[in-house]
Amino acid sequence: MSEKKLRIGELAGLLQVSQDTLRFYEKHGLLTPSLRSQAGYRLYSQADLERVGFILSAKRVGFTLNEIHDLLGLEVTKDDKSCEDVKRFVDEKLDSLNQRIGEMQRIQKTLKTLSDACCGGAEPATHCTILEALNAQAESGPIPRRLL
Amino acid sequence: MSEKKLRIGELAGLLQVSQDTLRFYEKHGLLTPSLRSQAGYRLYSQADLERVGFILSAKRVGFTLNEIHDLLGLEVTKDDKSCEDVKRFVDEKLDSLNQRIGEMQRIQKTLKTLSDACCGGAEPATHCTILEALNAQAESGPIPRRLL
DNA sequence: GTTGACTTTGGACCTAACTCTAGGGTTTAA
DNA sequence: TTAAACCCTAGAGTTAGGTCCAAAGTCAAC
Repeated sequence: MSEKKLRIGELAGLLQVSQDTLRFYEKHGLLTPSLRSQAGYRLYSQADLERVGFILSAKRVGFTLNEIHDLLGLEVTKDDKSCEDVKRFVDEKLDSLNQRIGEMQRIQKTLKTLSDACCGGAEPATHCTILEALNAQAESGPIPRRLL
Repeated sequence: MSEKKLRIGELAGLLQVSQDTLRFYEKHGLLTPSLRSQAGYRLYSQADLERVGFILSAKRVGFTLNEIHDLLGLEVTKDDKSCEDVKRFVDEKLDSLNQRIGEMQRIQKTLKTLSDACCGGAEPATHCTILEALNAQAESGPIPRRLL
């Protein structure tokens, strides 16, 4: 028995996106359903589903569709040169990802400071805005202090 | 002696954004320079600079300008009700931030797998695309496996 | 054998976040 | 005192990433 195929509505329902979005991704080369029915209906495989899952995660963490397109297109061949290229590209993405994770953690800390400071007890605390919370934190940040 | 004020070009240069972007943020209520010169030139203070820094970080990690506007507007007053509201709002943002950090780490791991697998040695390894790298990883992911 | 829920295409439309242009005033260094 | 480099406003244009619509074909159930 062959794998269960999903029609566009089912896939869209599972992943909480619109059918238009899936067709939009297809038009832009991010995802082509592995099969069409005789009537021309798109039929998506499990692999297709995982691919869309990846697209959606990557998008949520800030990759553009163009970048995702490139990521999905990565494939190492026996050719060492392509291997080099892939590694360079991926490592570059890794760097920017690391940087962004750092920034997120900093903002997370700020929000935590705000949340804790403001509603911990009965009386309002001292640091009460985002910027005060930011200032209340350690000196290292995205803005080089020496420039200030 | 009073604090050194920056003109729009200086601020833009420091933070690597365009002057248009700064004016755009102003028009949308994210940032008003603390002063204007007699000729009408915008003059930005250190606090303004920090504010823009926050806006840019928040943007990089995926907040929209609207969300950032709300974050910047947060202020706890003596009123307990507002305090509640702030906490709820902030905690909500914290949740989504945590989730996104998780997703980023997952993608980071995937890219690392890809980078390691592909160019570690002289010969091409087995896992050579993003999706294969993803599949080579642990079972927990953004797509609930039970639905597949 | 027809009703209703699904699908197709192509193309128009939308929002967020800029980016650019035109036409003009200001500052400063030569 | 004038040329270069800066700044102003208002408004049009652009890009990414969808979203909506119309007209029409398909499929399952009654």
